[in-house]
Amino acid sequence: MLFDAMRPSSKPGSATTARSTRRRAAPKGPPPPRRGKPSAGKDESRARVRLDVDERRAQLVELGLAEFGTRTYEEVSIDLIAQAAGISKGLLYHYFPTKRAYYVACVREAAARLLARMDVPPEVPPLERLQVGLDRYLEYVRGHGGAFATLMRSGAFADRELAAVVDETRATLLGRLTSGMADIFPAPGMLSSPLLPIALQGWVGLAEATSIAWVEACVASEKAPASAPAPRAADVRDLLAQALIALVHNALR
Amino acid sequence: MLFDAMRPSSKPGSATTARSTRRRAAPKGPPPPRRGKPSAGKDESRARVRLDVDERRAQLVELGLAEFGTRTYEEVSIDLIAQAAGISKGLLYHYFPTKRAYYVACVREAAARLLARMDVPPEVPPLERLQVGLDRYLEYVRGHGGAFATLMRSGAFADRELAAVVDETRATLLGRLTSGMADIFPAPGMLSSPLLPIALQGWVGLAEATSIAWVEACVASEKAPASAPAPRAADVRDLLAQALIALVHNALR
DNA sequence: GCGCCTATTGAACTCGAGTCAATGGGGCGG
DNA sequence: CCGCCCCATTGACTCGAGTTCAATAGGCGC
Repeated sequence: MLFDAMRPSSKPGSATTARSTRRRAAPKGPPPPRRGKPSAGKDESRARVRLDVDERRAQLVELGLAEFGTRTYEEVSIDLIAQAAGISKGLLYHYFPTKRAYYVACVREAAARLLARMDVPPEVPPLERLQVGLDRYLEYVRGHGGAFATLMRSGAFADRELAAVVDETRATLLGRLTSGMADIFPAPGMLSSPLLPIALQGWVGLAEATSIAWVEACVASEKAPASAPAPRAADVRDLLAQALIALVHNALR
Repeated sequence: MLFDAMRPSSKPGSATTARSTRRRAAPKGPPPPRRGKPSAGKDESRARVRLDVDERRAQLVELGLAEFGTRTYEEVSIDLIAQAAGISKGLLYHYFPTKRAYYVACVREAAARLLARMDVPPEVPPLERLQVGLDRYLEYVRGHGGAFATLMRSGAFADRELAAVVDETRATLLGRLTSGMADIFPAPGMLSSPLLPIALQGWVGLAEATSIAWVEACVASEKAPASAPAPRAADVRDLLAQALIALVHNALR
């Protein structure tokens, strides 16, 4: 509702309110001539631009990243996207079967970028890998601020596919951070306690909540330098790394 | 879409497809006679039942708790709610200005119940209070299964008010669990490190993710007893309690 | 028993998601 | 170089869920 003001502003001249009752035109009926001036008038009239499929898709996903990062899922309307992209609403449905599918594609892209940034070369030893990975993670969250929170949480449980994408991202992320760690643990029960996977999933929740709180603190201390100073990224990273070690340690008896 | 089948099934007789173009009837126009048999026919015709405001509100919130706990926010339609409650759609708007407001009211109620259950008497010493509180928490999450996850996460960032309710609930919950704990810590910097609040907020995320993963494990092991057995609630509780202690310890240098 | 207050109703309205037949830009075979 | 076909693109349309509102009726006070 707050964003209604920035909607396409419904051209006052055209018949927006006139609602005709007739059904869809007959399939073979004579083509009705296009209404008024086809390309005259406003500067916003854009010639039909034909793009390659991948190009167009990439453009739309990029736009979606920006829009969904700023507003909520429901606040972003298809019309808004189409207008911002300079295309018709129908074309969006040529690339994505549904609004949710479009959203899922955007989340997928965001997740892929996050994971790409966290790709630490395999020769790095486990503990350092964890630290470097966490640094990259915090860097990303810091840089993308609210977009991260919105993308990963807003409507995360709205459908199965979305939940699957988020879960998979979390699992991959965890794998990146902990690969090779099995060696450095005392391994009494060969890392097979029923508590372990639960503790690990829990730790991901810790990482997300902590990083979001940290970014909020950063923003707050920028706005009001008098308030509590935001902790340094390295401290947050150490907190998370130590918590992971402790959590695994406790989960294995 | 999966739930379309259980919608009010649009009485086939009435003119659902006829779409009139005329505007709303004139304010003082002669009252058109009510359409066909006012109370005859089907057994489902229910006399107008007049309830007290608080009663009706409570009934609707109770129903909302059940519906929103089962399906997603968008999957729950106002028509569905109205039909299930045996009232007209319009009446819902007499009690809640909007669907979101209705949802917020339901989340508020769920949060209140959770917090009520976690109310441990003040004479209980801090550490035991933490343990008992966590037990109650896990009990609640276990008992309300998906409802908890859905209510606390689905569309949690959809609007400011919802986020505020969730944040406030988390803060209160944390307060319940940690009240009196300031005494038992070495308190070098008087508990005032900029990391502390962030670590605490993070821990709440840990608690939520861990408990959700635990419930999932419980459900999975019920369905397939051959798979990994779910850990006991006490173990999860200890894991969370120890994590909280360790997190606070680390945050204070 | 009358009248008012208000819970309750249902139909109309809004507006955004999703559909579809028609269009036309441009690459390619002739 | 021309015309033909493919497919990206369009815009009007349908459909359905949320929201509004004037009218109705239950029951309590007087």
